[in-house]
Amino acid sequence: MKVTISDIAKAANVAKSTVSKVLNDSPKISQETKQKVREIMKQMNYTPSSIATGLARQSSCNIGLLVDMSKESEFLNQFFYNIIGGIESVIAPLKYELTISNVQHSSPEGHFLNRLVFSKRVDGIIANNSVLTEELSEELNQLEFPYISIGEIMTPGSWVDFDNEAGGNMLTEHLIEQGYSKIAFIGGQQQEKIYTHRLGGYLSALQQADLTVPQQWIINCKADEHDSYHAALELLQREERPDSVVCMNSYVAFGVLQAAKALGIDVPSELGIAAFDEYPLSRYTTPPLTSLNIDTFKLGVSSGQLLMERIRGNDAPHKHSLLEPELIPRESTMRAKFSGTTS
Amino acid sequence: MKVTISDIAKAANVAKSTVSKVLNDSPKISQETKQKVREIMKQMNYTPSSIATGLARQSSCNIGLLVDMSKESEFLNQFFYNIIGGIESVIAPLKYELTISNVQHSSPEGHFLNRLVFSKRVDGIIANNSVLTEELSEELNQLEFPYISIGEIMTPGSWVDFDNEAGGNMLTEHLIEQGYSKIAFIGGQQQEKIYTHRLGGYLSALQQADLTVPQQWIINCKADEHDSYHAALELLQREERPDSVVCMNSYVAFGVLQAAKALGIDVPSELGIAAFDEYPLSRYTTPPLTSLNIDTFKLGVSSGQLLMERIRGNDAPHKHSLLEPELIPRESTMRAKFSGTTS
DNA sequence: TTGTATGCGTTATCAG
DNA sequence: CTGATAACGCATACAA
Repeated sequence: MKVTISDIAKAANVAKSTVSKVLNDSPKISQETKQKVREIMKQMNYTPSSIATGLARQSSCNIGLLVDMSKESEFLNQFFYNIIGGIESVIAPLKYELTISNVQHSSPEGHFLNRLVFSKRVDGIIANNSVLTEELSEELNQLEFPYISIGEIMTPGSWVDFDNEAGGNMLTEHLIEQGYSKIAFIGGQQQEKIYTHRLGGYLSALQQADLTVPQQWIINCKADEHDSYHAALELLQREERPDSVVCMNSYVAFGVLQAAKALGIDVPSELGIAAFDEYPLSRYTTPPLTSLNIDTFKLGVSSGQLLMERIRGNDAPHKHSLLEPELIPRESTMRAKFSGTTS
Repeated sequence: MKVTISDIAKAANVAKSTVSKVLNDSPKISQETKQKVREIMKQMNYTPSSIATGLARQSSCNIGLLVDMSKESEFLNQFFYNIIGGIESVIAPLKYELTISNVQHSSPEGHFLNRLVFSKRVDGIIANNSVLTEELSEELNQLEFPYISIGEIMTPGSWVDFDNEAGGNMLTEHLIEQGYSKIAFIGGQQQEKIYTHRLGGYLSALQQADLTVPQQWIINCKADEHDSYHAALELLQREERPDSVVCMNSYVAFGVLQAAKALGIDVPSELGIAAFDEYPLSRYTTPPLTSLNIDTFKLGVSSGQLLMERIRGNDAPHKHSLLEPELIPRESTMRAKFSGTTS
């Protein structure tokens, strides 16, 4: 049933070591024996055992993707598939496989450090920054174990992320180009780094255009349709109200849209709406939303590449990779076409 | 740096085999030596090498999830994360890990049979029916290699799936209960098994309610918002038009909704809309859609359980598992509340 | 109850 | 160029 290297050696009338060398295409084996051995391997339908190879080589040819499935991460939930695809596309040609591991089983010995790292199941790790705590990344640093964080981390280490600041800039600049000038920002919590970056981009775009907005137009709230609906309802009834808004994500935009509808405010002529995160609603609202698309496949690719670099040469310095988002203009900010009533 | 079983043996002043037995909690080791050895393992921070264990035990404690990332499967794209979570929740306690593998690299030796099965990287496989062709499942059957298909397959083998027929039934029955009787069905292609099942449920519900509908009310088209929009536009302008429609998914429903809006047909009073597939739009349309939710986490759980059964006892007969969907009633079919103008 | 010897399927280090 | 032989880290039959 199962054919090993010894079987091949016997059948080919050579030593196991010779077969091994043929397997690895060693330059010091004659072409004819290579031919002969390969012939027999094909005939006998031989495939080397990855486990035995791993033991001998002291490498699993396996990389681990860590996730915390208990956390219901909207981001991972949406883009997991793409990220995996990206990682896979770079590691597969290098003969590596991808192991997904859930971190939530934090029983003492169920910890991923045991399950994957110490047990040598994987040669490197990719994880998003919510699971890669400062503590963990420092431990991995000490072990000199290769890892990449998806999302910026503050400890010294390699990571990949989207350029949220550039994104905030793009969205805001786009609004300005469309003739909006009284631009609000809705959604997100101040502690979240992603919020800080996005807001930072918004602010710098305003500054560059010499625009100032009241502090009260920057509204922190849970970035879902419910809270943003109420926030927008309040904002849009103030004495001085914005003529446009940058939204933390498409759910927020959805809430703002509902609020505008409830107040009889027309989008985009009276209110422009631009949002981070194309997914999942932007195309399907009325009107469709101008939003920022991110290429999550590329995110996987980058993290895979960086990780493989670290696995190959351990001495490489830590690297970061910032990916540019892409603006998708849609009706919700197309003021030009509907600006008959513009002040 | 790396501590092996020999180091522990030396430090504890026992034989390697004793340490091994402690590791596996063998009943024929005295409590005191167990204590002592464990103590030392903890002190020296020892974790057994999964590769060495695998080689000795002839098992990888690893299961493979096969996907074809080239196919842009809407289903997997949406639910990959949940399915993985489900699988993980059953295999992790059994000390198994999950390896994701992309099938599209169909270079001769990059085939997953080599990469995973023959190379003994995994002890079993889960794959959806689009990658598990008849040919492949038959080959796996011959090899007696454990596998589970996500989605029904016709070759003898184990699979898990949602009960699409029951789903069609539930949606249709719900419409009937709401007082609708002229029920159309939009979206899907006749060759797709999933369509056949969903339509079958719809038809049987009609039959049970002694309702008949014109053959032309069953409309095949690509199940997206564009094609279904045009299909609905045409359907709703016919001499005799339906008072409700069952949609293949939420995109189709979105298209139908647009068409109704364009024609000034009120939903739900003049047209009821019920749809398969909660995700991703159902909650966010106006009005929100009555739809069918599926628990994809459970799908993962089921497939994991079935696979582990097969890995444990190879002689187990093939099993199938049909999961029930859940109806989520929303405004799009709430005729009762809006039925002032009902005929 | 514990220790010894051998095997799991490769790779790698030497001789030849 | 090719062939013994010793790792790799753990499990297991058998002996003590």
